[in-house]
Amino acid sequence: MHVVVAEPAVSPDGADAAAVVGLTGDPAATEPPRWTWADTNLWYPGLLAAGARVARAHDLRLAHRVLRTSAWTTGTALATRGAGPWDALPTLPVTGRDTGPSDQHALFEIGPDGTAGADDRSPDAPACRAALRDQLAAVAASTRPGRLRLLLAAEAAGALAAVEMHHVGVPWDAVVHDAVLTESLGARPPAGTAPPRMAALADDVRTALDAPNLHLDSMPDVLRALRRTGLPVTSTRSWELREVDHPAIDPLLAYKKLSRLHSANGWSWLEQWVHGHRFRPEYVVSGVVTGRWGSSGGGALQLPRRLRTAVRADPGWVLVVADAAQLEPRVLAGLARDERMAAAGHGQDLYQGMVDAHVVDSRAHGKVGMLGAMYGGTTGASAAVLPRLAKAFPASLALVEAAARTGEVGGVVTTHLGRTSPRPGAAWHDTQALAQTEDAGVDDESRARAQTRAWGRFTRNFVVQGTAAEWALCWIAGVRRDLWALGEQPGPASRAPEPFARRPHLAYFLHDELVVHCPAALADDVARLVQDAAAGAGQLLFPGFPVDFPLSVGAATSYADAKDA
DNA sequence: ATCCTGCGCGCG
DNA sequence: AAAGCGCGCGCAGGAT
Repeated sequence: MHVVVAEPAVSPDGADAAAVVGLTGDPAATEPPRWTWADTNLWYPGLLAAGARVARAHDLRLAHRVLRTSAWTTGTALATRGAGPWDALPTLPVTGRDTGPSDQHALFEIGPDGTAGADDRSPDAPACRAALRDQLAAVAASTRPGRLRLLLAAEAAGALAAVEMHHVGVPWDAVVHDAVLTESLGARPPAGTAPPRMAALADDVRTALDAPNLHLDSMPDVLRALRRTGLPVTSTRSWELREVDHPAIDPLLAYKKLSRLHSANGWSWLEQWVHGHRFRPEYVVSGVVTGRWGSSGGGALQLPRRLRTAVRADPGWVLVVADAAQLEPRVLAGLARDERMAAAGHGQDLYQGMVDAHVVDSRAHGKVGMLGAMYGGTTGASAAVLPRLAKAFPASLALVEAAARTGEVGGVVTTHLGRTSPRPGAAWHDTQALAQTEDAGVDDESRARAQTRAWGRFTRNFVVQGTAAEWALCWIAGVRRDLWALGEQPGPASRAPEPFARRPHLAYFLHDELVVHCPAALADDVARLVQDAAAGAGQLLFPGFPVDFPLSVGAATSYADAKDA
């Protein structure tokens, strides 16, 4: 197999070495090289397949997206010129959806003319060099070069980790998964027919509604049947149905639950997505506006909790599961430099800390209040607690309020490391303009008002969710670096492909939660490492500011058990 | 036959 | 106890 690394990747040993080293801010040659390439998803899978692990990278596509829109690069050449090829780059899948692991190598075969036969959508080496120069210049000329450098390094580290996690996959026990399905749904039915449990529940619903031919999967039909029975429902949402007292409701809710499991993560999911003891989802780095990761294929970020028991370590190995505790309010404390909020979370559960500080009466109130503050809740228990939170934590509350006000007038907000929110689209402005005209009706005005508030809730949440995503990127980067440094381990190899078969490795990531797959003997070391990396991420984002980022960490052979350990 | 949209629900 | 942020996916049913 031929692996092309020099074109169009820009080697740090080549002509742009100074520029690349400049990105790190450390000219000392003791650090590993930072590979610069158009797209990690284009180049890294082939390198990994050849057994080569890359320590650090600069992803031009991801960096471009950040720098084009950041409020801190306004006025730089990169930000002011018209849209170009870097704006048009598609989000490249790591692999073709239906291709086996070997087919991805095709991207890296050298073509008959001696050039990479891959993908002519990818910019060539001169274009990459030019783009790198532009990006470094934009960072240098920006309002906060240090923070942007950190963000770009974190994005690229995330991109490397994401490709590696796709490469190794989530360890999956299909037998356990099948047992969960059989226990809930009954024996696996022939394709195209309903599982026994679902069929029985459907009959119960039809009987209770006196609708012998009702098709349970048709929401309009079900809604009509419910209303015909005199039930005051406007939709078939579970939370609305739960308010209703009628013999049809319990079996209907149970049916919907099972139907969801069957269609989203049933036997066909298992057959489509699990091969060789692995579920190999694709992570889409920065796939969400806020900077969170998205995923594609198999719904990797929506695995139902009840299926976590099917996530099983290989023989002799364990899963170390780490979960950042109250990540978003802690991030908000850092963002707002809110020492009182940080103190409430010092060395303990942050919501309990609020109780101890006599800010709220119960942990539940603290939690629902903070969620309301960060999401823009205006009703219920959440709104009731807000005044007390505003009094106790004025800095934090003022920050999210300011973000909301900015969004309400169509402005942009920026995360701690420099990711800036999108502007509302033309339709938003049209609706606002319409409400200002002479003949605007009450409907137009209320629509505009609702839309105004909605965009305010979006920007309010953007700063918190986006900065939390930045913390998570830094955390992942640290864990990834330190896991690799542990080196190859004695004892049984895992089923993970090289170069990770004998090395502790990241196996799964979910916004504020990480799963590491490692030899059983290493569980304690890894747990400590993951915790140290969390503290390190906190200091990278908020140097010198005393906000803690504690984790709940557990180790077990199954994901489900590790969470409770 | 194929594409698109809204709904509902899984996750954080 | 509730409906405020961000997603992906499968399905049904309408649009093409």
